[in-house]
Amino acid sequence: MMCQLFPYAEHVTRWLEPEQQRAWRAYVRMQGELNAHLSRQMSVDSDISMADFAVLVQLTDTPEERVRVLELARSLHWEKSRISHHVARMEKRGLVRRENCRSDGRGSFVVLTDLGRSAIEAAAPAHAETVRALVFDLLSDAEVEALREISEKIFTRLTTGECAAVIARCDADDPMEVVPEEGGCSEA
Amino acid sequence: MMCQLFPYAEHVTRWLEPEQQRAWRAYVRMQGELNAHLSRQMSVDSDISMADFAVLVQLTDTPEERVRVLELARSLHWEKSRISHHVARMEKRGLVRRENCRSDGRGSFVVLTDLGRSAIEAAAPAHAETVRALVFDLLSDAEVEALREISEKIFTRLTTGECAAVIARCDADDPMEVVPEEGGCSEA
DNA sequence: TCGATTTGGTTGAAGTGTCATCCACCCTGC
DNA sequence: GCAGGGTGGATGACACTTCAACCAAATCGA
Repeated sequence: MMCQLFPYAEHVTRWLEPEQQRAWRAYVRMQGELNAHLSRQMSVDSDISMADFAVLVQLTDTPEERVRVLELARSLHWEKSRISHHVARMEKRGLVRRENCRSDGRGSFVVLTDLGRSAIEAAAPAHAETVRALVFDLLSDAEVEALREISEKIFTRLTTGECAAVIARCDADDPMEVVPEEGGCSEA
Repeated sequence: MMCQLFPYAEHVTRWLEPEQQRAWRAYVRMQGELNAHLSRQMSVDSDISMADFAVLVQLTDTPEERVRVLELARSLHWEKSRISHHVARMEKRGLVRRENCRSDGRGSFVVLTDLGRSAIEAAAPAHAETVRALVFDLLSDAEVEALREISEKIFTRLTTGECAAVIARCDADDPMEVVPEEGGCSEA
C-alpha cells in the first residue's frame, strides 16, 4: 500500500525511529502531491498560478486593494526580489498595476486591476472546493485539530529563535550573538 | 501569535468551516516554511539541493548504484523531463553519470559517481538531524501517528480514482471514460 | 548640513520545473 | 519485413525562484 522508494527511503531516515520514518515519508509524499495537484487544478480551471492567487488574495483582503511591495513580501513570507519579479509578470498580464507612493519616494504600490479581481473571483470557489475535497472531507474533527496543532508547533519552531536566526546570519561565521527575532510578520 | 495575512486569508477560505480554515492556513504556512528551511539547510551545509539529494538517495538504495531514468521518475513521482533536465545538471557537476543500456537501445542508466556518493554521505546525517529537530522532537507519539494517518489519507485520495485521472487526461475534453489508475508507484 | 547607513525596490544571471515536441528504438499485426 | 503505434528519453521555450549587486530616496549622527 506504499511505494517503497519515494524521496526518503531507509537510507536517509535511518536515524529516525521507525514510526517517525513512516510518518515523515508519508508527510513528504503527501505534501509534494498535494502541492502539485493544487497548482495544476488552479492553472487548469482558472488561468492563474497559486503564486498569482496568493498575491491577489492579499490585494482583495485590503479595503484599498493596493498594498506596498514590501508589505506584500512580508505577508507572504517571500523574498522581496521574488515579489518584484512576480509582480512584474503579473503586471504584464494585466492582473495588477504598479503605482508609486507619494509619501515615500522609493516606495510603490501594487494595485488590483479589474482583470485581477475577476480572475481571483473566478478562481477562489473552485480552489476552496478542491481543498475541501482533497483534505477536509477526509478528516475527522479530531484530525483537523491535530493537523492544526502539529502545523503550529512546527511553524513556531521554524520562526522563533535559532531557526529564524539561521536564515538571518547565513554568512556571519563568527559565532557572534544571534539576533533572536528581527521581523517577519508583525504580531497582533 | 500568528501572522494575520499569510497565503490563505479569510477571503479564500470562506467556504471552509472556521476550524478547517485555521487548520488549513496553519498547514500551508508550516509546509512552506519547512520546505524552505530544509532546502536552505541542505544547500548551506552540503553542496547539493533537496532534489539532488532525492536522486542520490534512489541511487544509493540500489545495490548496483545505477537506475534507469524512467524508474527514477516513477520512484520520485517526477515528470520524465524533470528527471532528464535534472540528471543533466547533476552530470555536469559530476554527481552522476549516464550510461546507455545494452538490453534496450533507447534506455539509459543513471549511475552514481564517487563524488555523488561522498556528497550524499556528507549530507544525510545533517538532514536527518534537522528533520528530527524541526519536527519529531516537537511531537508526541500520538501526534506522529496522527501526522502519518492524515498524510496517508490525503495521499491515497490524491493517487486513486478521479484525482489521478485528472492528471492523466488533461486535454481529452470529450467526457470519455477515464482511466482509473494507470501507474504511479507499483503497489506491493 | 553633510556624509554614512539603512530601507524600498529593481535588475540580471543562473538554477529549477513544466509543457509540448521530437527522435530513436521497441513491439505488434499483417 | 515493414507500417503503425507505443515507450524511453532528450530538447527548447518559457515560467518561476534565488542570489548578489545595484540604485535612489530616507534617515541618522555629528
